[in-house]
Amino acid sequence: MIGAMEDVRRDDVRRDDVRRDEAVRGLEHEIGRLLRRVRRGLTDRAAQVDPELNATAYPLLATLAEFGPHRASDLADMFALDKGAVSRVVHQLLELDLIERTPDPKDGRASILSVTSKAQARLALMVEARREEFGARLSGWEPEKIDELAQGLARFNAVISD
Amino acid sequence: MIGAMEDVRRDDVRRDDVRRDEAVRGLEHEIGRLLRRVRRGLTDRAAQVDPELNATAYPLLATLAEFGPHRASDLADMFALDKGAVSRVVHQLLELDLIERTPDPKDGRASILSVTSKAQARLALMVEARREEFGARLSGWEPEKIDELAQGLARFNAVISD
DNA sequence: AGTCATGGTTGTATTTTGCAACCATTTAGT
DNA sequence: ACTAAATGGTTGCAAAATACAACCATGACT
Repeated sequence: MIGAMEDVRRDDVRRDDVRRDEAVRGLEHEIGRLLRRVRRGLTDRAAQVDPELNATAYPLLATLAEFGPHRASDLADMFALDKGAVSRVVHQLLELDLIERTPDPKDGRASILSVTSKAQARLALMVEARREEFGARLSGWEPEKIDELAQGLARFNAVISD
Repeated sequence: MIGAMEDVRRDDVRRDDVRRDEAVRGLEHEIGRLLRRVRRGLTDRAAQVDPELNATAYPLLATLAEFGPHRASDLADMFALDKGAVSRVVHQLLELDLIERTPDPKDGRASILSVTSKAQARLALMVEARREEFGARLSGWEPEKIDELAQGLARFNAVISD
């Protein structure tokens, strides 16, 4: 009797697993769409901030803007990029006056990279342009629904991140 | 009187807009995290399918696997990639026996690209490995919640696409 | 002090990309 | 039906991005 009950419970768990797998498949599907879409828009947004910016430099800059000052090696880690490549991109961004570098007081080897006010202004303009572009489309969405989606993604991010 | 009432209503709309802006900012924050994370894992997954696969060829292959056969120019559009670049990647994938090409019956110029059974098997193995990796972490999530997130993303994708 | 790890720069070879020219085929205009 | 323009695809070429390794300076650990 008890054995049969355990079988039923195990079947329930299995069925739940299958449904979860399907749900995850659907989620990955949407993430893929999002990824492709963002990838398409990346070059445009980068150009909007500065015509000289390429598809690698822009995400680095955006990361510094969003998460605050970081070291070059942090960026290399975040993007799984060669530190040599990061070094060159950093020099480009310095040349464009989009980031600035200050010595790390805690570590004589390192420098802290932060966005300049120029970059902040450019990014703000870009965000504003995007907001106007999407404003009409998003107007049908209640802020609560958007929050809900953001929170769901946050949970998902937490789950999949080490 | 009526003028005052309209002012109040307009104020409500403005306040809603501000809240929506904040919500969108939060959403973009999470999307950024997600994309960075996915980007980091991309190379690994590509290598899991085939060691020769680079970070560009894999998304193309995955797209063919998910959305079915497409023409090279479709892929170029989807990824905003130069058609020359796509052409070369396609040849690599053909060489690796991961995709196959058949003439388009509707258009003498075009070819239809589709994944081979070999690629399907490799992709299935990769998905399985990922599922095992995330299985434990996702086990705390009810399938309904995952579906909810996927549907939210789907709506968002629909909103921001063309 | 001595060894090793880490942050960063630079040289070099390889890969990837974008642009343009080109061919074959299809579509549009008249 | 005939020409002109557009589209799918390949290839050559030059510019760019990247990985890899060597290297220097600093810091951490023993």
